[in-house]
Amino acid sequence: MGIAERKLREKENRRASILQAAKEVFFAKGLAEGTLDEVAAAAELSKGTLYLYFSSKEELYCSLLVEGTQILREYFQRALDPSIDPEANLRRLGQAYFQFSQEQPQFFRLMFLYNFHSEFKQPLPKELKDELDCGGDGCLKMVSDTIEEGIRRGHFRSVSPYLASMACWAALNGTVMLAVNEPHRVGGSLEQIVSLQLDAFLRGLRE
Amino acid sequence: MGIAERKLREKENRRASILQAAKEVFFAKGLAEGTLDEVAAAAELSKGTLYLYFSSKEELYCSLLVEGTQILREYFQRALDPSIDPEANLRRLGQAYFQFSQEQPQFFRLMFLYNFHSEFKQPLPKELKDELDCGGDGCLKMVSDTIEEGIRRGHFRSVSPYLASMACWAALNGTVMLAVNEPHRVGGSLEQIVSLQLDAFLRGLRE
Amino acid sequence: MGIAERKLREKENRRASILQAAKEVFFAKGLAEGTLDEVAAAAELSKGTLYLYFSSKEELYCSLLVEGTQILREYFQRALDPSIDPEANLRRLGQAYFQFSQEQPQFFRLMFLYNFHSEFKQPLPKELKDELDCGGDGCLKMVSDTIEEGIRRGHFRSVSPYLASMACWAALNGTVMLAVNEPHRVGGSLEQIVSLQLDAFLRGLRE
Amino acid sequence: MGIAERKLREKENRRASILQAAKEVFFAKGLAEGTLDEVAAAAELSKGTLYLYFSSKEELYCSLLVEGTQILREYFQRALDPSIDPEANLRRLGQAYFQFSQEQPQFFRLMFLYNFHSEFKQPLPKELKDELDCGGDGCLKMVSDTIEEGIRRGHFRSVSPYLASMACWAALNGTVMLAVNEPHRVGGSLEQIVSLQLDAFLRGLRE
DNA sequence: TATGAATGAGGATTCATTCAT
DNA sequence: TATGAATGAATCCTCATTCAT
Repeated sequence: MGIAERKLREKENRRASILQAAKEVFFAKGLAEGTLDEVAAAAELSKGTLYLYFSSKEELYCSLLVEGTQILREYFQRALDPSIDPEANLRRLGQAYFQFSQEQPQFFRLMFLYNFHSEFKQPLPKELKDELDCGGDGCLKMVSDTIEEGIRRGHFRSVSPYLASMACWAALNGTVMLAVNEPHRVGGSLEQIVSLQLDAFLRGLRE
Repeated sequence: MGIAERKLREKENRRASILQAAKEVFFAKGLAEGTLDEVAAAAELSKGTLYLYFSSKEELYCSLLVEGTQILREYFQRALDPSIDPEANLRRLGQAYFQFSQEQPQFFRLMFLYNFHSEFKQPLPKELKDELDCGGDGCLKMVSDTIEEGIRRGHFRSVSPYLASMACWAALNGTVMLAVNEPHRVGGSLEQIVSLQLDAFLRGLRE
Repeated sequence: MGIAERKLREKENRRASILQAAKEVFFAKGLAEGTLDEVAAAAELSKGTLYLYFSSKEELYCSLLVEGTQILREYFQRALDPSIDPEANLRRLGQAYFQFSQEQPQFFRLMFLYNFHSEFKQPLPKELKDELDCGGDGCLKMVSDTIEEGIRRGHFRSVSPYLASMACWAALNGTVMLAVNEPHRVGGSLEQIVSLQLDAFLRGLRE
Repeated sequence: MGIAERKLREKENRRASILQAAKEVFFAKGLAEGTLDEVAAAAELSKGTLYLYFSSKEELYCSLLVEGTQILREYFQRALDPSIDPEANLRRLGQAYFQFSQEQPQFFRLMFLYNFHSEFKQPLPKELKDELDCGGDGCLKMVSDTIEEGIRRGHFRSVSPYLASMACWAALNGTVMLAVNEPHRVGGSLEQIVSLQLDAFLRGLRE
């Protein structure tokens, strides 16, 4: 029993270490430029071994995306506090997203590269695709739910919660993207910009 | 002299037609997936000929970026109207950017893919790099100049024009990017979102 | 003692079930396309276990050939009837061969693929090689013995029994091979062709 | 003009030399075991160059088959002599086939390996497939036409020309295959066997 | 004995780049 | 200047075989 458990654990670890290696490689070079040779070298495994855990380069890459999406969702879930008002929650969600982009900049990049490169050669295995979309939708839903609640409680104007959540998401997105891609332009002011962003947005929602 | 001129003109034309072909190919498939064979075929030239005009695949690709940046700058220049107030101009700049992203979606994509993929194998030739950055800076400067003027004239609060221009740029960026990448999420509402974005932003600047 | 016996029996069974699995795989896909993974899966054993019973893929493959040869020999032995005349026996042998090719088409294919693919990477273990050749020779010998007896008894012309057996064997071989490889060309007429073949051959031998 | 011609000739030559190299390699090792590295080495070309002339390994291989089929057809065409009677022509066809198998043993092997391995991964380009089948059919047709004419002229019994041609073809096929695959069994007697075969067959047809 | 994870040597294919003409 | 044939390094993926447990 102990043996079986240990084996299982080792297998999980191996898988995790491959993902870790892939993260390093694809973070640094993107999907197209990163090679499995490099991943294998980083994982200190033979190339063939990778195929015991992931059936193709693309599946490996996508597994990273899934992981990133899950992490982002956890940031969001930790951010929401049912005991405070929607406005504050919205601000916390914004901050959580900002925090994610700062603490996991590579995941952040990867996930947006994915958006730009959504045309994989072989369509993603359906369950992966679903998991990805659902992850993204899940995050977006937390935002729009919060806005909706704000409207219900009379905190916000009666806008379309969906459109508003998109606008909010997009603005933050653009900002952190800028920070991640062109740090020299943003320098240390990112937090101020985000804050300014959220302020403007909340003010716009209130009245 | 006439001959020399004609030759020069032909050379320019040839260069332009290669760029055009590259545009089609890289627009459709991205940098990594598009091949020089395809570019050559689209340009109805031999592959070798490409190298008479561009020293490498990457340089060809970057030349596209330069072109895109110039086009964007022209959109901005056409948008600015010295006879109207800064607030209106800012709104016009925002609309111009939106317009660019809609009318030139492929350039838009290309330019942002570039941002995500900043690690070219060989560092870009310095003059290309400069031209690119300067193009982007130029656009940004038009925004921050407008904001600065608004502050000078008392239309806007006294914020950092640079930070404010970044925030504005980033918000719009995020929005149009969303529209380009995930059209199914935005549907026909893009214009409303952009408008909402600009409203919120201007309101935030005013008071 | 009972234990040792059971172990031995189990070992034989295991070996047999591997052969059975290999048969399915190599029948369906050929030597080059069939993989040991597939064989192991079909045998519901781990890949490593295969190596406890067969030292290499090729040996496993050859063991199938041996089995096929034995089966063919049994067809031949059942066909010969000492109580009837050589001419009838020869016809029976021909029919037996035809029957084998029809009832065991995959073995038949396998055995002839082997003939075409005689250059194995590692030379076959000598005992396997011998067993194979001896099996084939055994069959051939039954044919030539029958012919010889026919000559002795005055039924046949005085030809070289060996050459005649080769000619007979070859003609039948070509026919059933045709039937196995290009069934669309032969359709339902195979039996007629074989019969025609045997008739012509026997007539040729008689006078 | 001379230049264009020379270039064309060189291109043909190059293609021919690749085919020649492929012939050597696949003759010796079969399709699955022969590698493009070996072909390239034999042709003294880089591997990439092969792809300028043949779009895949399989296409290269098939081109060999086409060539072989054409050669066989030429043997057959040379064999037929309209001025002599069908019986003699049939014998000449048989001899031509025998000759082909002796003078082009490797083509012969290749063409029959193809029969056994007809399941290519990607279906053959249709025109290749047609060319192959048509080549084979063409040969077979020469045989059945000759038999038919023999029947018309009263030389042969009234059998099905198609079935008879199949029987003839198959018998010869089996014999030469035996000779090619197991020369040690046939030794120098091949010609006698073939002759015996043809005799028996013609006698069977006559009455 | 049985396992199955790990290996690593290839193999087919692609493509940016070069160069003789 | 223009060509396009040739290159060869790089890449993904497969699979027979080994070996620690």
